[in-house]
Order: sequence, then C-alpha cells, then structure tokens
Amino acid sequence: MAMLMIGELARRTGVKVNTIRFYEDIALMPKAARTDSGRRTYSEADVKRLTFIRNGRDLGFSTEELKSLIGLSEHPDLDCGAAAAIARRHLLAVEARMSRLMLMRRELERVAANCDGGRMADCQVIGAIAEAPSH
Amino acid sequence: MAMLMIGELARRTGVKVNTIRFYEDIALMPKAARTDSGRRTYSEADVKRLTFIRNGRDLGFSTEELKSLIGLSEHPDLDCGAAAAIARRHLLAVEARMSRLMLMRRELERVAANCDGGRMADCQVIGAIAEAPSH
DNA sequence: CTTGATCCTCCAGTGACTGGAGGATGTATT
DNA sequence: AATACATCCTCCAGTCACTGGAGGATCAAG
Repeated sequence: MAMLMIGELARRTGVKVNTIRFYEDIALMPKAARTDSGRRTYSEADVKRLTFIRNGRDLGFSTEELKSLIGLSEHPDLDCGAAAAIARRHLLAVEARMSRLMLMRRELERVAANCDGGRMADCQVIGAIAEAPSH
Repeated sequence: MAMLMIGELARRTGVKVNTIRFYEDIALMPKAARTDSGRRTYSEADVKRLTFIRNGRDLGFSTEELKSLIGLSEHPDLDCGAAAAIARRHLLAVEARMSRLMLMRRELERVAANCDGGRMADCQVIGAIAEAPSH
C-alpha cells in the first residue's frame, strides 16, 4: 500500500500539517511510523481517521469526545453496553444541534429572500433564533 | 420594564457570568448600563440577544460571525444586498453542517441499535462518517 | 551541487472562554 | 447596628484547540 507524507495527508483531509502533528501529540491520531530520516508516513486508514476527526471537529465534538467515538469502532466486541451509551449520548447532542440548525436555516432563508426583493421589512434573525430550544 | 442583574441574566441564558462580561469586552454584547454602585443591569432584549449568541456559539459560529449576523437585524433598512449576501453565506455553512450531522446521526443510530442486540457485528463509526462531504 | 519544496522540533500567539484572588456592595437576620 | 452571606466588581492566570514561524535537516530535480 502506498505510504504518504504528512503534506499529502494534509492536502487530502483539509487538516493542516501542524494540526496533524498536534493530534499526534494529544494521541487523537496514533504515533505515525517514520522513515529512516525521521519523516512521518501515513496510510489510507489514517486518511479515513483524520477525515472523521475533521468532520467531527467541524460538528462541534471535542477531541476527547472524538477519542471515545473512535474507541467505539476500535473495540467493537468489548464493552458493548458502554458503546451504546456513548452513541446515544452523542445522538441526543446531534439531534439538539440539528433542530437549532433548522431554525437558523429557516430564518436565514427568510432574510435572504426578503432582502432579494430590494429592502427587507424587518429582519428578525435574533428574535427567531433566540426562541430556539437550548439543549 | 424590570431590569436584571448579571447573575439573573446568566441563569436565564445559560451563559456564565464571566463569559457575559467577556462578551461585553469584545463588543459582542453592548456596554451594559450600570447602577449607582457600578453593577451591570440588563433588559429582556439582552436576554434575547444573549440567547441568540449562545445558540449560535453552540452551532459553531464564531463571535465575529455572530456580530455580523446581529448586524443584520440591527440595520434592517441599510445595505440590504450585503445583508442578503451574509445570510446566504451563512446558509451554505448551515446546510453543510446539517448534511454532516445527518450522516453522523444515522451512524450513531446504527451503532446504538446494533449494540442493543447485545454485541455489535462491526462498528463502522469512522468509516461511515469519514465519507461525509467536507464542505 | 545548488535550489526549492517539504520535512523536522520547539515555542510563542490566538480565540473563546473559565476560574479564582481580593475587595466592595446588597440583603436578610439577629 | 452588627454580622453573615450572596452577589457584584476588576484583574489576571490558565485551558483547549489550534496556528504560524524560527531555525535547521532532507530530498528530488535540474
């Protein structure tokens, strides 16, 4: 399998080189194998893991949460009740986020549409989003 | 209208007292009026604004983005094309986030369901989420 | 064998909080 | 009026998750 350098991994995942090294420091990414000269090498599995991390971070999960989420798929046999509990906890967070995002979207659509007309009557971005459930 | 102290505002919005003061420092919240003894006082409008900020932050918007979003509803007459542009830009970000959240949710549901059975066959949390579109 | 890109480590800075010290003020109780 | 306790104030140090840069080694191409 073709090994890639850190720069290529960065390009493929959209995660900066420095950030990848930082993720290794905090053990969110495993210690990378090195070439003789000390350069990190990565595999396709690392591309997947890092893409997952990137998506997860964008969605607001902390690095600790991502570690536990990654743990889920690394020990699929072990401790299944705990895994389900973690999954369900994250599920609740995800659903809360989605409902607020839907409200935010609806209001932004309204603003964009109203503005298109030339001038907007009353822009209630805050008013609408402020009513959204908090968690 | 009944004025409230910073602690009451914190309780009502779920934003910590220190964070409210921090938001004032960075001008995300306006400079609060003060009592004779120097204590900050707030109105219902502040509750709304801060609730909006809280929701927005939870959804991953930066404080700068929230300032521009708040600007939308504070100058509804002025610069309407710019407002629509900002709104549409945020709309794209919101939609990207939603589609990734939906993927995350589907996968977490699957994990939770599989685990319920007692043991999960293969937990593909990473695999599934890693395929999600990046933006 | 030099040039330029990429890699390495280390370290300082940023954004968005979070918590605590040290002290003043407000309210309720004795 | 005196004490107690909550809440407020300012200021400042610490945390998390990066981000960027200095200073130097390595590699691939011309």
